[in-house]
Amino acid sequence: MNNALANPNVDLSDLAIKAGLADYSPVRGCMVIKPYGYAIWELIQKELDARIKECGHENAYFPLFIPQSFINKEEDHIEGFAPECAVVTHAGGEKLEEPLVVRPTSETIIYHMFSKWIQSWRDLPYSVNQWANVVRWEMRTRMFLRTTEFLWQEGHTAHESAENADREARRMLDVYYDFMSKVLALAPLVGEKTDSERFAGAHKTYSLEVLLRDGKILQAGTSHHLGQGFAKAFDIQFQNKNNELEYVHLTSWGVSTRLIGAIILGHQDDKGLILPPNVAPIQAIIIPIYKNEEQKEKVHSNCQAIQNELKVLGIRSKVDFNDQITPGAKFNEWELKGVPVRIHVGPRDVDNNVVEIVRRDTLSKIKDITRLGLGEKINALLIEIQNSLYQRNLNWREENTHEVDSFDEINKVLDKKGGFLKVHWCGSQEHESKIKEQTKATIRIKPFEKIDGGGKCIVSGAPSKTRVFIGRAY
RNA sequence: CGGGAUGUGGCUCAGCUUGGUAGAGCGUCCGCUUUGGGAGCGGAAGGUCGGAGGUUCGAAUCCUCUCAUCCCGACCA
Repeated sequence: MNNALANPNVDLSDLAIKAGLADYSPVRGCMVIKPYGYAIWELIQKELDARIKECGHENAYFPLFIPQSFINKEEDHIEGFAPECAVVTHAGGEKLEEPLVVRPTSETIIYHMFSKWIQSWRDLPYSVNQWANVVRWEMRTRMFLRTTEFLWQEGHTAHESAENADREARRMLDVYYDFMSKVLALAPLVGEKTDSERFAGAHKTYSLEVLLRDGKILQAGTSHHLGQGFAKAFDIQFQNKNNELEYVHLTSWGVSTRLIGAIILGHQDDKGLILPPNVAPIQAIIIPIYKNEEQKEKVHSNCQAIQNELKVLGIRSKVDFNDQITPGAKFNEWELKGVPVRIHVGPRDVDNNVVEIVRRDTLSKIKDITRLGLGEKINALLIEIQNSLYQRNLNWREENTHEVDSFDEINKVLDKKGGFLKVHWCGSQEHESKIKEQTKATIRIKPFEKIDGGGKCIVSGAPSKTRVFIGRAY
């Protein structure tokens, strides 16, 4: 398949608005998430929250406001975040003694509390997760991909040793992969960020990178091994088994409403959204078709019966009773909204005790499906669609990942089809920024396992131990 | 924050050059006929032209400022 859209940059917000996910708001860079879009977020929360709790992490809530001095405590952190902070200077009609930063992320205030709560090796590992909104005053915003305010989940853990912290960061990365592959039907590429792409204040940043239908790449989630930098800045010490004071080793990890952008851009086709069944607010839409009142009554009660049957099996479904528009208009509308399965019920179907089914991902239509056991059939179909969307995204990524060995070829390949390029890189930051300047591609990740060791850096020809993955990202 | 573009009924846009007090299509509402891939006809409602100033007898139109959105850069989940 070729690039799905001629100009996807324009189409994302357009599609999100037309499909009823979101709308612009009167506030710069901020969007309103409408019920259909928020329902997707709620499903994301429900699925991911369960997985996070399965790891033993509990939810808590920390304040929206952070004293400005907190942000300043970790050197790299302030450098990374200060420019994009919204700051409250006045409240209650008076100037505040110390300005309050609207959280861009909560490391500082959470670790301030950690220092009070963690005293002994017996307290470790210590962890907390929060679902919250954060604000980052970005220069340029794009619906779902980069909004001034966004919703996310941020988990924070403290450990006795660097090994344990790194293991936790890697575990949560695996949790994210499991969630994205099974629930969002996305197959992100996973690895470690380079020094220049690392989170402000982190020791190591791990990332999940999704290849979208337009050939561009989206960082869909990150997990950081923070080392002891924040622990030292916030004085989080514990007494170890040898009665000595030590600083903890921290991790933090998060995913945001950007995931909805990943779902849109990762699966869409030219008819609109394609929602993976596991995050589709409506998994099956039932469309009645009739010519007169008598038929209408018969068809409607049949549709209602089907919905009841689906509900018993836990399938999220709805009957489109709207009689102001024709069935054809409804077909298009629900395709735009990405509903995985459509069930058409007309007078002929009622008489023959059958239905017609259309699946959104392939647009294939199957007539005369026997009503007997319909719920199970729909269930099986939803599972098949879910799997096939994942497989499609995985294939897309694999088909669009190429080994490239000459610098000039980078632009040629990326201009034509985008995707990931596997190139040798010697590790020099100077060469990394040369790639960025001349190709607009960035090093997305360094793989965990060395690929094709012993090559030559694509920029300088210097010895390189492994290939890294580069590409153009949002 | 630099460069470019745009902003006119709910939506997409015309009108602006050459100022004279707003128009189309879609949607909405009412009626009838329709309904298996975006229905047809008839009737109706709906806009102080993004906002604020200014020029003018008179501004959607000209000038200044401002806000927002989109595209291209620098920044980022």
